[in-house]
Amino acid sequence: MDTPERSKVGGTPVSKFEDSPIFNFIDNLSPIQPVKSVHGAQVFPSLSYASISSFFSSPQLNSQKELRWPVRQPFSYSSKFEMSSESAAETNLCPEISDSTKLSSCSVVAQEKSNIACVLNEAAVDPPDECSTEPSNSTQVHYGSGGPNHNTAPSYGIKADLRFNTDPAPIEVVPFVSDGVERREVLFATEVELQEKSQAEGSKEIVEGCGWEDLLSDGVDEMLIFDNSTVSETCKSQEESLLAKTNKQTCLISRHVDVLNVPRNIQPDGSCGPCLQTATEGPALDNNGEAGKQHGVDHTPQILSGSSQKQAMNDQTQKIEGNNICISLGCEVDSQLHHGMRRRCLVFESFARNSNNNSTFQPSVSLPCTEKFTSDDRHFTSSRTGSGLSPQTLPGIGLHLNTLATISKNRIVTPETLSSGRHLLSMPCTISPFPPLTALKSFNSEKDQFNGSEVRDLEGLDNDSSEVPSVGLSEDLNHSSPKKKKRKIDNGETEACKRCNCKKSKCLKLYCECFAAGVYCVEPCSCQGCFNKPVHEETVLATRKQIETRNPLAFAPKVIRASEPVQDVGIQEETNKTPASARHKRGCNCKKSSCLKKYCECYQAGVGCSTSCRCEGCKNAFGRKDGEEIDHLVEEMDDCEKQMDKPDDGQQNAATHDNKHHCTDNILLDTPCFQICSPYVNMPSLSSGKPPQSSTSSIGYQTLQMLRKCDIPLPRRKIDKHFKPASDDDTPEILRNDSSPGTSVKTSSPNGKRVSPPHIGLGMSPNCKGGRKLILKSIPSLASLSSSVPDDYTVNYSVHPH
DNA sequence: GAGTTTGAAACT
DNA sequence: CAGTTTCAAACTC
Repeated sequence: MDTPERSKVGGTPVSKFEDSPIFNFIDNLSPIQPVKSVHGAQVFPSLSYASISSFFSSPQLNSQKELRWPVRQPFSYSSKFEMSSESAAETNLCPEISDSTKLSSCSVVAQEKSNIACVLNEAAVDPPDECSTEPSNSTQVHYGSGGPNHNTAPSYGIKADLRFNTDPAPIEVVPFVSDGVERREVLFATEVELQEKSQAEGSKEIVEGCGWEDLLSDGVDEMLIFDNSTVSETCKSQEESLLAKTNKQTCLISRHVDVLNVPRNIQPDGSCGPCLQTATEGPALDNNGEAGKQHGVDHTPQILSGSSQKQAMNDQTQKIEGNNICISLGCEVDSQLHHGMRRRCLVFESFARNSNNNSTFQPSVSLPCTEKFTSDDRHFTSSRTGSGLSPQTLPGIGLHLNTLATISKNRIVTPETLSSGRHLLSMPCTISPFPPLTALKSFNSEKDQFNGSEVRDLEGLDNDSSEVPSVGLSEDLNHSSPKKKKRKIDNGETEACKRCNCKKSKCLKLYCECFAAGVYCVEPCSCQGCFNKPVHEETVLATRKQIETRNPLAFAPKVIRASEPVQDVGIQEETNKTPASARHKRGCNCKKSSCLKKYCECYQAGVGCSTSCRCEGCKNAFGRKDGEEIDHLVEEMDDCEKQMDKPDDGQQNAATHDNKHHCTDNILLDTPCFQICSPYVNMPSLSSGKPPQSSTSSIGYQTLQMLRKCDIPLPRRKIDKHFKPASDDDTPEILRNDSSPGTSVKTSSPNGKRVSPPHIGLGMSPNCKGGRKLILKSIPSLASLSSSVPDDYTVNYSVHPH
């Protein structure tokens, strides 16, 4: 972290990373300032087409692009278009768009205020020529990937949210919905749908009632989900054409590439496991080529064939529901995160820069949410994915989820939508390892949240012009007192919606949960003298930096979970069988609570105490530090394995089948992978006195349900002790090298418990890869159970490094 | 809702 | 690194 600094932002030091194309690009973008306000809503900084195009067209960028998106497979991109009916009708845009979007995910959304937003899920944006000449009114570029040097890859990180206002025409003129004005939004699911709607149905009908609410609720069917991760090159051209065609309209085009694919643990994948398959991992992620495999595997199912997107969508939906458990899961999580955090996330741009002294860009551990944008466009989140996080590169840890904001624009379909039958596959599986992310809610809660929150988001801009759009959706609506909100969290509702009650810390210390979580304080917070707001960005960044200087891991996830996601899904190593596999990085220091109350961070996180803990009288239900695991689940799991190991012999098999499921349920639920946010997400009400049974997270349960639905066998996992799914590289250097007590998590604990390698992120088992591998191995034994295993599943998991 | 308890964070 | 103080969440009533 000691790198030559040149003041970049607010005097904050910047790292070499600045030299990277990305930052150059960003620099060029700056000063980005709010361009205009519509209906009182602030329009955020924008980039001109020219700048964007030049950026993406630049050799450097291209090189990066290659890195990031080397594999451009046409996969099932669903496109969601929302546009004002007028615009659509006038420009006859719909058909064109649909054409152009065949290969790319593109969503045109009528922005709250009146902009038509096109969300192109690809980093490279080549605006139409006309647009290029246009002054950049509003563009957000969200960068999430590593720098040029960012070898390892995953840079998927680039998430560009580009907003163009191709039409200088007064945006204000466009009647916008937000204020109760009639909404004219058209949601197009596919090109076919576009045409149908724009032409056949007539825009008006479609238009009305197509608000996000509609979209979310009714429109869900119409929505297509894309995998953001990669877009074929061809898509680019198509997208360009699309943009060119749409140039007449005021457009908000945001493309985002999911950055998050941090191969590492931290990633969303981790928890999502298979999330890799979805968009999260960019093909290029790994140099080792493993990514490519995964990619190919992952996306294969998603590939759409030409015109039948609808069909593809259906397929996807099915997959999601049934087969691609992981995918759906990841998406779910991601979406959840987005929901909750989308607006609050801070992008500590300076921090990121600073921290990245290394030419090699490491994905910040914390950047789970690479995609986020805060309302404040100036913030770029650079998610770096890399194999090793050196302490120096830690920078990103913990941080800030601004990209989530962008997501909202993208209208990620939440898990619920999955349940509804229409799911967004595209969601970057970015799960933040952090508590904030951890805030992931149970699906149920998510559902609620999503339904309401998405809408709220849209509205949020209106209300919150000055600050980050602020706030988690639910937060917007929830103006209840902090305590109540807290309670909600306890109930597993949203931790994403953190709120604090700071009085003296000004929300600039780790005492503040919001600050610690890397999010801005929002209205629901009851803090006093709060500086943790976008308006004090520099202060926040500076403070953050200072804190990190003191403790590089200060913003890192406190809980390290098993690094093997998939395994987590039910094939964990023996040591990872239980939540115990996760450990608090620094351990607790409880003396009076016996680690049985939320005072105990370990308990709060739903993890067992470890040797890192200095607690006294530890009775942590998740596992005592003395090694006396209390977790009955372990035993249960063992029993299950025993049963499963028994040779299948007719009746026994049948008899045990249910039992297996039962075991599976337990396993799944208990596994870190499904716990993903368990501790945070769906903490059983701790206050109730019950130990947080992360295992019961709704996510896990639903996932299980999906598995069952697919009849996907859950492989037993006898994993090679030495097996390291993602290879050592997956472990962030920061964790690996960290000699601090906090990183005491060990692969093997003194007490014989095997603890997965340090893995940042809650439950995000980083290595979906590893998980997959494991699963495959175990599959054979379970083959009998999975006779009906979907091809997709097989494909996805059939590839393993070994 | 006020007050107490608790342990992390911050400070010395 | 240990001890102390500060702080805000968790908890209790």
